Amino acid sequence: MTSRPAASLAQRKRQLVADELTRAALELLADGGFDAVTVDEIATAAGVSKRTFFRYFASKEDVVVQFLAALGAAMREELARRPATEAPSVALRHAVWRCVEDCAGHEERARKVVRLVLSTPALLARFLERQAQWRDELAVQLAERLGLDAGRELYPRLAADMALAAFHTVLQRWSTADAGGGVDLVVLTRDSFAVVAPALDAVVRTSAPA
Amino acid sequence: MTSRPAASLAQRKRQLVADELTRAALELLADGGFDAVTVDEIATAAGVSKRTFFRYFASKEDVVVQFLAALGAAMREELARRPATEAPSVALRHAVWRCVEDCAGHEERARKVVRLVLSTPALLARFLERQAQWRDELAVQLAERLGLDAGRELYPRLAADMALAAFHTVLQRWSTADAGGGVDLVVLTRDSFAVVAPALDAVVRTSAPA
DNA sequence: CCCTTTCTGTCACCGAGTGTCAAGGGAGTC
DNA sequence: GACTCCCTTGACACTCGGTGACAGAAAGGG
Repeated sequence: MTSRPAASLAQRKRQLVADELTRAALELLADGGFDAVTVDEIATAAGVSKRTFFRYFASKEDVVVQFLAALGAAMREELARRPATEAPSVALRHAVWRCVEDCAGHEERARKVVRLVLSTPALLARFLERQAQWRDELAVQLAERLGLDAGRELYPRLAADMALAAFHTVLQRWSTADAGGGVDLVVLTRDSFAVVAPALDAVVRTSAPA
Repeated sequence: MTSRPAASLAQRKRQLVADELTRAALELLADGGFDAVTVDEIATAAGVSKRTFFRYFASKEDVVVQFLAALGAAMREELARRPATEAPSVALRHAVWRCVEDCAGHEERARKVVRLVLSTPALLARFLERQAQWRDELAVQLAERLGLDAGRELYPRLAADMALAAFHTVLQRWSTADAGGGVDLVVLTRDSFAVVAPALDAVVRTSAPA
């Protein structure tokens, strides 16, 4: 990982700044709340100017949105990787699981970020917007794997929606639980999908009217 | 309607300003785009100061959001009014229909507003946020009418989601169609619900695992 | 070593949104 | 009618998010 001079020095430098900016932003925002922290403070904490911040992110919200976008990409990628023989509920569970695994190690910080997103109207709105996009992307992939037409069939979109609803529920319960450790992300995910799975695998039979 | 002095003069005055502000805002925003119109211009067009605008609306987005909130309230109200014996798909269709009827007479303006919301990221995000809230509210009412527990059962939430997905599809197709008149809102709504209805009335049987 | 490209900080600027204050106009009281 | 109370409003000043323009520093290529 460290011995790859493929990327130019400038590119690596740029990536470094971006990472530092993201790190500083998430830390400050998660601790202080979205409105209480100014872009100037974030930039200063990362060692750059306010103007430079806006050369990396389109807006203050964008720092968080880009972070979420990465999660979404991982989810879609994981779904594409699952074997086509797997039941939709299982494949979708693994896709969502992928997001959860990304939090491993960051548990405390990740929980703060989730809480931040869910409790900040502006960020929640952006999150839902992202989620709508994920649904469409997941629906397309589901349709492919089942040989359906994503544009006409109801099932792919519905199934993706249910999976995301389960995901959303997981995040809500996780973020509002005590920090202790009584609630485990993995268990939460498994339980939620256990509830959705029957509908997920059954509704396909009722969704394609002639 | 005009002969009711129940509301004080001050209250009627206030309502007048609010209406005029909403009217001016929707007209200007729909024509010029969200970013191209300043709050100052909206306020001036309504004959008040910028400061007063912010005494009626929390933000520039809020003008549109409050407008959408009114639609959502009408929808929930209509669902509550439908007889409990009606199939979910029929009751939900009437609820959504109520929103559509509110556009009657305003056709051109309403279409511009919808296009504005769907094409402006900030507004789309807020709209999705509202929609999520509608889903929860509709889910609660559906649960009541069916004697289910909205917290534990999947069906109410799923059904509300499907109805809103159909609604969303209607708005998308309507707003992107030519202004001429080839596409009718009523027909669009009927067709969309015809597609969702089977799943809507069938999925209830598969969503309540012991 | 020079020249081009890219990145950066500084400065000026606009628009959203807020706190403050003083002025205006109803509504009730004497 | 005069006085008071309360609500609304406009004006002003300010913070912060976000952008355009310019000049300097640093990487990369000849």
